[in-house]
Amino acid sequence: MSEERRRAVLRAIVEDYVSTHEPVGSKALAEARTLGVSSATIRNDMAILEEEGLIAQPHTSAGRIPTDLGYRSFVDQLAAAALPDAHKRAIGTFLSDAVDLNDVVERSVRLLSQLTRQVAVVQYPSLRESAVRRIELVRMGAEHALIVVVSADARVDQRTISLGEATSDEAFERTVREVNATAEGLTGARLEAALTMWAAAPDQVPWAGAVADFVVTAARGGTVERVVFAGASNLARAGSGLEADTIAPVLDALEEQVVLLRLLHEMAAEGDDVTVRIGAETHHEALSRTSIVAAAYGRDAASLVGALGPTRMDYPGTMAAVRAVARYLSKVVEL
Amino acid sequence: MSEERRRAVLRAIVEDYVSTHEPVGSKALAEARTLGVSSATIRNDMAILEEEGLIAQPHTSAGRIPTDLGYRSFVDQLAAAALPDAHKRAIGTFLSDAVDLNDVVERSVRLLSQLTRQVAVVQYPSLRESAVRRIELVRMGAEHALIVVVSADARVDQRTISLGEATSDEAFERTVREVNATAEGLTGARLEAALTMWAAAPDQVPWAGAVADFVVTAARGGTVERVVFAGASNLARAGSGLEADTIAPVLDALEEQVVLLRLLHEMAAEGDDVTVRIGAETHHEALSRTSIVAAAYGRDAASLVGALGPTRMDYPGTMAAVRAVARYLSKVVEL
DNA sequence: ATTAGCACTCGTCGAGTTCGAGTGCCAGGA
DNA sequence: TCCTGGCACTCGAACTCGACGAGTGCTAAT
Repeated sequence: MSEERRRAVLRAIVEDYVSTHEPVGSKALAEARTLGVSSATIRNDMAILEEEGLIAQPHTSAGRIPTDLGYRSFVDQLAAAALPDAHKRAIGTFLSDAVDLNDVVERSVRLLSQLTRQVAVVQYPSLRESAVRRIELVRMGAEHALIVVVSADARVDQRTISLGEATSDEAFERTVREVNATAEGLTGARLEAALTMWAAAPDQVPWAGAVADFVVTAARGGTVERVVFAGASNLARAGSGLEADTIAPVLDALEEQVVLLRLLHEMAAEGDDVTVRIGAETHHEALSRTSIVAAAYGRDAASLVGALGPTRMDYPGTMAAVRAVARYLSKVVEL
Repeated sequence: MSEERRRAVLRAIVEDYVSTHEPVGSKALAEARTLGVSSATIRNDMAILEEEGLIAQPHTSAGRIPTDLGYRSFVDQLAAAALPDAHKRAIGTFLSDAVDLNDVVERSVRLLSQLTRQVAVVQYPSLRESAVRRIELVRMGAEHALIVVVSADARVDQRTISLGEATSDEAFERTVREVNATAEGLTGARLEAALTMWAAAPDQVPWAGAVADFVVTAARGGTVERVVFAGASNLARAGSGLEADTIAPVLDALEEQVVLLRLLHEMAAEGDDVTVRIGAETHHEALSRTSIVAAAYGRDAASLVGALGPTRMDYPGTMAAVRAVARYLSKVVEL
């Protein structure tokens, strides 16, 4: 009883099923001649694999398909696959003319969705503390102002604040000068202390506190986490293997951000090169028919790129593409 | 032969079909008692409507469904419907705590997709020329820099430029001071002239031209046009009436931006309060099974909000929601 | 101009049937 | 002990068939 061969049978089943999308029977496998044993032997192995919960049959007289556990076992045994040269070149060229951070993320997610033919997701790089370089305030109407914070690490955060009451132009200009003088070049606790003191000064404008707050959070690493995705059509494309009513919840989850972010965080915590969640392992009803392949990138590997598709997907290829894009992204983001 | 009644028949067919998603027959219509005539009469009217190309039957022994032309005729006769109070309140509250332009757009598109249960699209407000308020340059690594332009109308544009060759810190700082002194407060042709002269000065850094170019385009009204969408899952949800293989191309079109932008521009040109494109009227294969309802908003009504769904959609309701959101958006954006 | 009536069409639904892929198990062979 | 060929069996897919009925167009009567 060759444990070895049984793994091979599982691998063959997964590969066959992924490419044909049809339950695979013992006969077909035997005729493929890659295993060198008869269909009867394969049947015996299949029976054991089924007992182990790695494969299942949709109905009695059909072939077998891998279960989530089967995919898991398959993936765990996988050696890192090489990325086709054409894809390597594509990655190399795609970002040569990216124009800012948005652009990099946008291009990455598009590229990855094309390489994998899945839905690609890219989490915006979560940035570290950084010194304040310049604060700009722009009046909008009588009661609002836009505050723009440019950080030393080339990030730009902005938000509107309400002025509360009329502020004279002179007071406004003075505030801008003062807050810049106070905050420029500072980081973290020292920045916070300086700004708090400044905002508490006796003859200060009433909205100084709001300004100080925002500057501090901006310097602390930006506002909110975001995930962008592309290639949603790959979910719906013929042969994705997802039924129409399965894909609506997936789209919802993608748009909802929260769900996806939590999942990505969990995956980041595992710390492997490339992590894979298969079907129910996502712990989300909506995603229970899909798998997600993700890799960390950036400073401290704090952000994630990933590809999401039906559990029946080309794991080796997807993993290679995700890994490669993550590497290139790291290069770009870290400079 | 009452032309009047025939219109009523068409209206009844559209309304019935929209709510039931099933071909509607003469008998059902007669029994609804809103027309006050017998099924035979309705049959005669139907025959004429069919000749006119407004309705069709999927197969001989089935009821009728409206054609694109039928919907068009229906929509053209439509009086502006009122928006449910609950929806009005939703719109009123949703934007009270929007935090910047991104946030406004994001919230709008989410809201509209919920109100209409369709895919909502919002084009970023295309902004007008505006004076330069402040230019910030931030070094990134040895060879790149980020340039940030804050405009007087509270817009922030940014992009990385390549420095080409090593630039000393002093030269860098000097450049920042100079370009700010040159550009601040200027607009349009004068801005361009001043910057061109500045960039052409004898001992200028080699990348001054790139900076000047970007500042000019930023002041001219921003960089690229963008459309965001939300509610893609509504396309896939059961009962959307779109087959699985119809929705993939639609998703592609949504992500591709270009197609959508061109369509929205065309619609903006028509200048009505709310414009509707039905099925093939979109002139795009991918969208030939969908309709789009759009309204302009913002200064000069230069940008568009819209909702996109199956041709068989609730036109009156969708039009009311789109109109309302466009109005509120105008208020917010114009302040 | 409208209506009631009637003959006709044709798609849907369920039952019954065949077909074959795929299985499990057993007995014989290396 | 492990593999293989063979065989009986299961069960879903695909097809046929007929009844049913929703819906139509036409005609004659009002």
